[in-house]
Amino acid sequence: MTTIKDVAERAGVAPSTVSYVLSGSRKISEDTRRAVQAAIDELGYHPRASARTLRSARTRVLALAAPRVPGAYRAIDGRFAIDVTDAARGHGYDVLLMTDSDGVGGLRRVACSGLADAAVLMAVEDRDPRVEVLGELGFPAALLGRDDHAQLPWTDLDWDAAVALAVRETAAAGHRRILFLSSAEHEVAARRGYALHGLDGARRATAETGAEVRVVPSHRDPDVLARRLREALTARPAPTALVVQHLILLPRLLDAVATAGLRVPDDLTVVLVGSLPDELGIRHLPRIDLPVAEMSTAVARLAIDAIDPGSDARPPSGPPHHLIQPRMAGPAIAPPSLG
Amino acid sequence: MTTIKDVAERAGVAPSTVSYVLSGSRKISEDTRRAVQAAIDELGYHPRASARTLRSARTRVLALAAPRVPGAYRAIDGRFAIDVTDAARGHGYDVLLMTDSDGVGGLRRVACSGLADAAVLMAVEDRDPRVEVLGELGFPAALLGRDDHAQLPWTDLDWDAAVALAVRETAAAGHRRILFLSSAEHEVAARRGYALHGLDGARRATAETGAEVRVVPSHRDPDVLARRLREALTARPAPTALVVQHLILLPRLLDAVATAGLRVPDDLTVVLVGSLPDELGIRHLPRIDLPVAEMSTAVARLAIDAIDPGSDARPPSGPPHHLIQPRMAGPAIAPPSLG
DNA sequence: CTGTTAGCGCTTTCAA
DNA sequence: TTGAAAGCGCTAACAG
Repeated sequence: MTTIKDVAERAGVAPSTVSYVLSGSRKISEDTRRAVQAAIDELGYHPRASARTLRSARTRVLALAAPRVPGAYRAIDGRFAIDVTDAARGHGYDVLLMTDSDGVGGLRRVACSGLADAAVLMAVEDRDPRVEVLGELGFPAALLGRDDHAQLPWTDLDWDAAVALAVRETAAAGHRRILFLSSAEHEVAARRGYALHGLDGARRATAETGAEVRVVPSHRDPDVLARRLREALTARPAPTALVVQHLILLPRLLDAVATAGLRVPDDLTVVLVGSLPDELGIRHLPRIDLPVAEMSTAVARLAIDAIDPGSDARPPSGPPHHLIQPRMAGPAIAPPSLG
Repeated sequence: MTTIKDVAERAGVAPSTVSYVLSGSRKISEDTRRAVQAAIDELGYHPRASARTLRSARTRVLALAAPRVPGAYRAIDGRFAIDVTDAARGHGYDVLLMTDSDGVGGLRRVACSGLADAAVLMAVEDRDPRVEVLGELGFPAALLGRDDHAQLPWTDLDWDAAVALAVRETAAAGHRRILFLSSAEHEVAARRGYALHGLDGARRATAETGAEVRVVPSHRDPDVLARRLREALTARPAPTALVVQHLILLPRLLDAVATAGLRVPDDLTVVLVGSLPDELGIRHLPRIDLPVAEMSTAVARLAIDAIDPGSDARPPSGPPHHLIQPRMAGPAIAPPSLG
């Protein structure tokens, strides 16, 4: 294992000089820096992260707390894990992935043992115990998902605007009877931000467009969802468009549509809200993608900015946030069929 | 920040005694250990990971290298990230997530700077540069996905057995004309293990069952897939069952089936091979789930076991591996309709 | 059974 | 413009 001392010896300088060359925090003569750089290259020297961390009390690591619902899986969680990792690297940070299968223990352990400088929390709930713990430890954090209650920075898609946009565009394509499959009932009951704001957006767009928008709450049980959807689709007069926010059950949903004897988009136009970007299987549907990349960059940024409270006092307006405006993607929304 | 010294002072012992109480690597009198434990609890002491690592040259962290294909997203990658993290915790390890957006640089950095003790590689390719680098650095690693070429431990689903099982069970349900949608052409061309072994399994089962199994290679372009599928489904005599290994485009695939005027499972039985477990949207389809949990546990285990080459010499039989047998899940496979 | 002490690799003050 | 040296928190060899 080659250390800073080896490099110093080879370059004929003191260890501290090597350190200064590396950090750039002191003026070094051109000759010296070249000699040091040469020694570094020849020896293939890499600084030991643990030594730096011990000295500086900075890990340059973010802890990312992903949810882990037993028996269910949300593709979005894994996607964020990967994208946040990418985003953090862009800021010079690595990501330590944690699941909450451990309850709040994992986060506490990571914070207390100095494994990370800040945390990013996914899928934050109303009175999330993870938020409590981090607050009590004074550990910096940022949230992936809007939360106006917790005193923490957050980023999110503007779900209100997103659903409103989807409904508005659908109406603009000529649809007068629109079905909105909202978040599942348990999500609304848990007062999830996306669920509530999505419903608000549907209401707002309904008023604005004058279209008849029927809201059908989704359900975590695929069979219940299929039943509800079928009833709503076969009601007379039948809706000509389906705007979907609850996407976890998408294959089952498409199955229910097909079972109802409807072709997409000939008999029924389907518009997705909050889909995963770059999912090739849904490229054929008009949609509003969840801005995963932008959210990931933002949340990494917010978490890192929360690390050093020294720069200036907390501005009086509370923790910062980053609300992202929706954009339509995919093919144009098909007009209703003339039948 | 409370250190081992603070604890020692409060308990009236030497710092090393506290360390020994913590590690259990020395006999301690019951009185002393109680005093120390009390001091630890009262002060809320947690050992600093960086100090331990600096001392012991062990991080108790695994690096997990996830692929990052620009413009495409595979839900499976995020899922493994989360499950491997859980599995690693079960062995007392944390997981540092890396993407290969950086090429091979991230892995090299993590290995050289001592941020992790071993690596887990996902989606390994034929002559994967990450494997080369780790070999050259002598960094311990294990692979998520079969690879008989690289001299590294791996785990995988037995894809040959899985496809064979799916076809066999489909035939046993009475189907005589079966369509097998294999991996995409570029996956076969890249000699991906799952792609090749899946094809082998289809061939084997065809011979065994005597059913007419038509293999249609999938394609990364959803439009090409849809076209191929449509042609194959409308050929006469029409197949009555569809076994699918290429699942990334599933929504589009179901759309193509519906567009062909076919109902599932009345007109066409659909069987999935390698689906994500706990995906609620596909619960209604017979399938063979990818054993994500078992693979994750196994690969964490293999990586950790590769860390300490001291225990005994490499057994002559090459690196260990863990091949998992497939199991059917979901509803029974529907027999062909009498029409 | 317990204490003393050296040192892991690095950064940074203090001194030149 | 550079060097010497202390010390971050912990473990383990050595010494009682």
